[in-house]
Amino acid sequence: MKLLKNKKRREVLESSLQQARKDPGSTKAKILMVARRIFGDYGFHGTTTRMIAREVGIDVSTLYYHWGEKGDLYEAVVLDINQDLRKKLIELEGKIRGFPLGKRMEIAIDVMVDYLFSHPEITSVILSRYFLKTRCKTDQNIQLPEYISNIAFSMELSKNRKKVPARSKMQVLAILNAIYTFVSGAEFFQASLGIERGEYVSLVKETLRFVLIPAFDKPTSDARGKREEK
Amino acid sequence: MKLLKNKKRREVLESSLQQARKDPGSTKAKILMVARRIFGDYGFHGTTTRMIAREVGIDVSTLYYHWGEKGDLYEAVVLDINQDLRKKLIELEGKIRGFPLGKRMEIAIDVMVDYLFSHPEITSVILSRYFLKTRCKTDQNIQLPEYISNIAFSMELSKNRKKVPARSKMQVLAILNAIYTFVSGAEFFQASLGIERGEYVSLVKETLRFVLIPAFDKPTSDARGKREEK
DNA sequence: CTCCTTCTCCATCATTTGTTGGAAATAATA
DNA sequence: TATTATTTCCAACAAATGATGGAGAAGGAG
Repeated sequence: MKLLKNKKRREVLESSLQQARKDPGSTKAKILMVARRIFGDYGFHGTTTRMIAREVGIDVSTLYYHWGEKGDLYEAVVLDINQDLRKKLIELEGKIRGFPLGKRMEIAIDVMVDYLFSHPEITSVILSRYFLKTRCKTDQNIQLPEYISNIAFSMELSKNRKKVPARSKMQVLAILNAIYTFVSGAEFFQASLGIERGEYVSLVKETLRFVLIPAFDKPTSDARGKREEK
Repeated sequence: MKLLKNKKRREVLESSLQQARKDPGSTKAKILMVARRIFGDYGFHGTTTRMIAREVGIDVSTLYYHWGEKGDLYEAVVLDINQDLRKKLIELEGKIRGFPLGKRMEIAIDVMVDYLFSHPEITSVILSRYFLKTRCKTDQNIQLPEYISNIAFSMELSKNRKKVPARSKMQVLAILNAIYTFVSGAEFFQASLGIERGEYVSLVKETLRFVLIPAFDKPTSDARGKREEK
């Protein structure tokens, strides 16, 4: 019964989301957009429905009319963000096809860092979902999005697209999280390093290339071989 | 005037902290311990003073008696955590002295991952401070702890211990954040990978070694040389 | 114009949350 | 022991917060 209700709720939510994505000018869509940003900035508990409503320029009850409980809106935000990310990654996969792994990573870092910096709420929401508990029963499905596996496959870390070993997923996570933290922490790091935004962004790219590429760009290197068959 | 007040507040806070650290059995210290955990789990806004008090087994007003406002307690937690981390890193520096860089990193990963897994609130608090805003005027000094520079120096990423270039700090941050996310995200990642805790911990270490060491373990490699003088 | 659906706002409620005053208990000091 | 300082709890408050019911607007269909 409870499961049924949950399923129903999910369906309603998905159709709401679809609706919002179809008409980006609608109030529903505007709420979603603002909610993404504010949930990203302040986290679930740091965000109040009134903050979102005020920013959109509507009454809170209108917000509730469109999205139901706060937890539902948050869930919609998470779903929405994952869809965006998925789309972007598919687009990226097309761009890097054919290049050797090192070059592919270079392009991927460049494209993804630019994209995420222009939508910083994506990384913040993902990160805070990874490791902040929520007092309410939002009870989200703790599950890694499927694109993790796709990346692993497209990086040749797995033979089988459907059955990707945990080790490979972890490697992908290491890469993604490195990017995420630099994007979400931009304000903090930038301020404490005392540098401008442009400089920070290019420094992020440089650092990511420096740290991440060597591990994957040496298919014949002893380091990789050793660890792979361990 | 406001600055003076802030300074005063900081002094009071530091002495409170010292007091708590001296007598770990005191109520003050117990509050701090519990506060670390709960702030780590739920973030600043997700944590209520009542949650902390209940867990300690005292009334909220006792909590306020010892630590003042919620924001002050949070600040104490951050300070406390940074002190712990600093101590641990100094200890670590002794252990790795003399080894070549690759080996040093291997040891450092092993030691730090074990330590942080046994105090997961450390990484959570640090991360959520990096990229979550807070609605109140906690107004914390946005500043990277000094041990970032120390690590950079001890990894030979900088000639001068006092003047570490931003590039080197970023590299250290990449390393630390990779570790932090795996520790703080343990519950999430473990569950979605469907593995046991022990397995997860060793997989974290393996992944970190695989991803992080190659970049630093090749002082003569073209990759490093190229990027260094860019 | 009238009916009906969709949407928006105002007013309001019950809880939760941060915070405090003051009474009691406990410990320290004389 | 008497007195004073420290610590703890109870009760309470104001503000903030999640959430709702119902009265109207807006707009299209007949």
